[in-house]
Order: sequence, then structure tokens, then C-alpha cells
Amino acid sequence: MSTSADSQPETAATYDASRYERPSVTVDLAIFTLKDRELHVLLVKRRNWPFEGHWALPGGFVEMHESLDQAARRELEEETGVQNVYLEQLYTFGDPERDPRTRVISVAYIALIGADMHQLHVSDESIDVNWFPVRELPGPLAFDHSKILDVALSRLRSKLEYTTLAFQLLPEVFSILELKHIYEQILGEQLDKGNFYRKIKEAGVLEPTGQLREGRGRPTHLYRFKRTRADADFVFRWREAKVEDEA
Amino acid sequence: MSTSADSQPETAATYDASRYERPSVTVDLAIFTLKDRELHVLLVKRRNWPFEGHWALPGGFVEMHESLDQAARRELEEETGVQNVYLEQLYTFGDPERDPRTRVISVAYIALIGADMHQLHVSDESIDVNWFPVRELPGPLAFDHSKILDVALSRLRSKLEYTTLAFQLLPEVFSILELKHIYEQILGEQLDKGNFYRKIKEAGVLEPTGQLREGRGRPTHLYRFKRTRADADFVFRWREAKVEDEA
DNA sequence: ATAATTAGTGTAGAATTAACACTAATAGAT
DNA sequence: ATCTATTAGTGTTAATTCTACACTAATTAT
Repeated sequence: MSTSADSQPETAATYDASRYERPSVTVDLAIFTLKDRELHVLLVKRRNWPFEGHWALPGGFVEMHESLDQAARRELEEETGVQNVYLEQLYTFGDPERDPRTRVISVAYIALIGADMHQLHVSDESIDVNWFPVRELPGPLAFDHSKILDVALSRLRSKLEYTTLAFQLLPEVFSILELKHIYEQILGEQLDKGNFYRKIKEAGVLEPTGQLREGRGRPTHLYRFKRTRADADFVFRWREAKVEDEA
Repeated sequence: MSTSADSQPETAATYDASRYERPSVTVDLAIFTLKDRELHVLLVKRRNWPFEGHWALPGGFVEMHESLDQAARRELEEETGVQNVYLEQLYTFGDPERDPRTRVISVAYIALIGADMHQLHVSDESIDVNWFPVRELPGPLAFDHSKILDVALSRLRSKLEYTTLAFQLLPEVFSILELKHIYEQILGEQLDKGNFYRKIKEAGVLEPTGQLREGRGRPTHLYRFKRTRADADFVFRWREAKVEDEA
């Protein structure tokens, strides 16, 4: 056993963390929303070396006084202006070669923004910050961000099946068929209408608003998500989980 | 939008990572094995401030040249001497107060050691390194390690249900009822013998060795785990996934 | 009116699960 | 040598859940 941080620490007097070279730590965010009935991810364009001109996931350094979650939420607000949206830690990427500048360890997060909120800040139409459909990205991303995005999508698909995560992508009120559409978007597969109706109703996570919305055909009932806990989670399982390739 | 590492980088000329104060980064490991038919975790006793005398998860600093996985595997080998065992990243803990000495961000890993390998190195019976049954720990752990261990156990239970992870805790050859016992240990619940036999056989992940082992009653057939991929994963699902509280 | 369109319900067969009764092969006791 | 305890392993059935698809409902456009 050689020297190690927690198992073989020094005394308070002799402890000196600066003996060890330390990496930079950033948070990077895969921020998703639903636009034009398609799943989109927020990307920023790099203006400098390395990967100049490539698109990247938004992110930034973790400051010394804040937790990882706080850092992620701060970056999220800086990029989008939104608050109180779903945020969850995804995975930590630490390949020593992932950033050519210096050793950077990135703690990646997933954020989901409701379909009624995605315009707030990014609407300045800056050409450097934009939403892209996940199935039509602007070339390979900077750093290992393509890989991070892959892992994020994989996690998203997996969690969709046993959590109520999908609701986070919808506006405050929505119809059942809109919800079904999200599942189809993320899972990339067609679902049966009848079975979906039955299952989602059994789950008891829908709160009818009483409202109707008129459209081309029969008007649809509108619902909101019944929050049984403060946070969105673990109530409705569309079906049993399939494989999540996360390692 | 303020300055951020990846989205608003400097030019190569002006880039200077040392402007930012950097945290220390460690890996901490929840190393599990099966001893005396019970799930055990490896702990090390702290000899210095802070948490002197408390038990902690083994771990150590990430070095500048190695990836996180490499750091975890190095620490694992240093503590236990074992190689080629199951290792997976769990979660990253970054509360600024989690270590009173300095800012330390810990990337936590789970490792599973087969029942026939857990004696190799730790057998020196050092009073500072020892296996403990997870349901009978020696007091509250140092730092936030109790929380890390909770998350690890939760993840373990969850993945057990849709992966072949349990095999990693068994010796090279084993009986079906021994496998069932592991599931019961980790899930904390009794399973039906008949249903277990049927399901595990249907799954086609068992390779009969032809061997029999005599015991008190009828001799049992011995099997080994049929590795369909290099890594252990994603073949046998005992039942559909329950809740994993990981956030 | 009638067709087109979107919303929503019913239902029957297939597949899976859960509970538990049953059979099998050994060691040790009588 | 037979009986009993013990561990191993199989069969069966009823209940539940899933799947596919046919059907009914309410509106707008023509």
C-alpha cells in the first residue's frame, strides 16, 4: 500500500495537499429540451484552440466554494437563464488526454428543460449558442463531448422506462398523446396508443386539469403531472428496463 | 455567461489554468465480497486527523498521468492485491465540506471480488484493513463514506436485477442455489427456488462443468458463468428493475 | 351530410409470474 | 437394510400483465 489520500493520511500538522499536482475539475452539461416535436440538445460553438469552430457541451470550472450540483446549476442558469429544472449527475470523465491544454476532469450532468421554457434566454439567437436535434448534430463535437452525449442519451432512454423523467420535457399542461410522443422520440420506437393510455392512467401520475384543447379532430383532455414528491422521480414505469450501457 | 472552461476558452497564448484554484481529486472504493455467506465491504482504519480511529473506504489521489479507471484499479490492487475483478464508476461526491483538510472531490467506484479471491492480500490480518459485513459496520464511517456506501449498496441492488453482476461475487464454479443465495443476500429478500431454477436456466448464462459436489444431501451440479462478452454484463435479468435512489 | 382527423376504449390471446406441491439423491442413524 | 433428515431439482396451475388490433367518439373541413 502506498500513500493514499484517505486511507493513509498525514497528521494535521504535516498534511500538505499541494504536494500533489492537482487536475482542473469542470462540469459539462447535456441540456435537453423538446422543440418541434424533436429532442434537442444545447451546444456552444468554440471560438478558440483547441477544437476551434467545433460545437461543445456547455460547461465550466467548479469553484472552490460550491458543490458539484451547485456548479452545474450555476452553469445551467448562465447558459439558459432557467431555474428549477431537472438536473442529475451523469458520469465523470477523466481520461488524461481528453483536453490537450491540461489535465481536466469533467463531471457530466444531464438537464431537462420543459418545452415551454427553452426560449427564455437562448432566444438571443446568438450564433454561438444553439439547440440542435440530437439526430442531426453539427459535426463531431469538441473534446470527448460526443461520447458524453452518447452516454447521456443512453441514460435518458434507460431512466425513461422506470421514472417519470419524461414529464420534465413537457410544458405545464399537456395531453396524453403528447407524452406518448416524447417516449417515442427518446426511445426511438413506436408505442401502442391503447396500451399507453391504460398504463399511464393506472400509474396515477396524471392530474386532470379539466381543460380541453381543440384541434383538427376530437378535442383532447389536458393534464398536469401530479408531483407526489418534491422532485420528479420513480413513479411511472413505462415498461421494464432494457439495457443501459453506461460503463 | 461568465468565463467557463470549455464553452468560453481563452486562446492558446492566454490560456492559464493556474488562474483557477484547483481541488484535489481522489478515488474511493466500495469493495465487496462474499464471506461466510454474507456480503462484506473492505474498510481501512484511519490513524490520523481527521476522523482518527474511524473506518473509511480505501482510496487515494488520482495521479496526473492516469485515468480515473486506472487510478481506481491501482488503488484496488494496492489494497487487495487482486487483479481482473469487476470495477465500475459509481458517482462523484463533491461537497466542499466533505473533507475538513481541503477541497477534495471523490470519484467513487464499486468493485466486486469473487468469494475465492478475497483472502489473497488482506489475509495479513492487519488490524487496519478488514472486511466487515455490510449490515454490521464498525460505527459511522469517516468523511461522507457512509453515504457513499449507501449509494453503492443501492446501485448494487438495482443492477443485480438486470445484469449478471452477481456472478462476480461467486467463485469460479458454483451451484445454482449458491447463486440464489447471493441474490437473497443483496436483495434482502427470499426468492422462490423453483422459479429461480427455471429463470436462470432459460437465461442461458450457465455453463455446466459436469462436476458434482457432495454435501449433506443430494449432490449438486456445478456450473461456471458463461461469458458471452469479455465483461460481465447485461444478460440475465432476475426480474424487472425496482427503484434505484441514486440522485 | 359526409369525409378526414385526432382522441380514446375494449378485448382476447399470448406470455410471464408467483405460489407451492411434488420427485430425486445423498449421508447418517437405528 | 431401512428409515429419516437434508439438500437438490422439477412440474403444474391460477393469476397477472402484455400485446396487438379492432372498435367507438368528437371535432373540423368540404
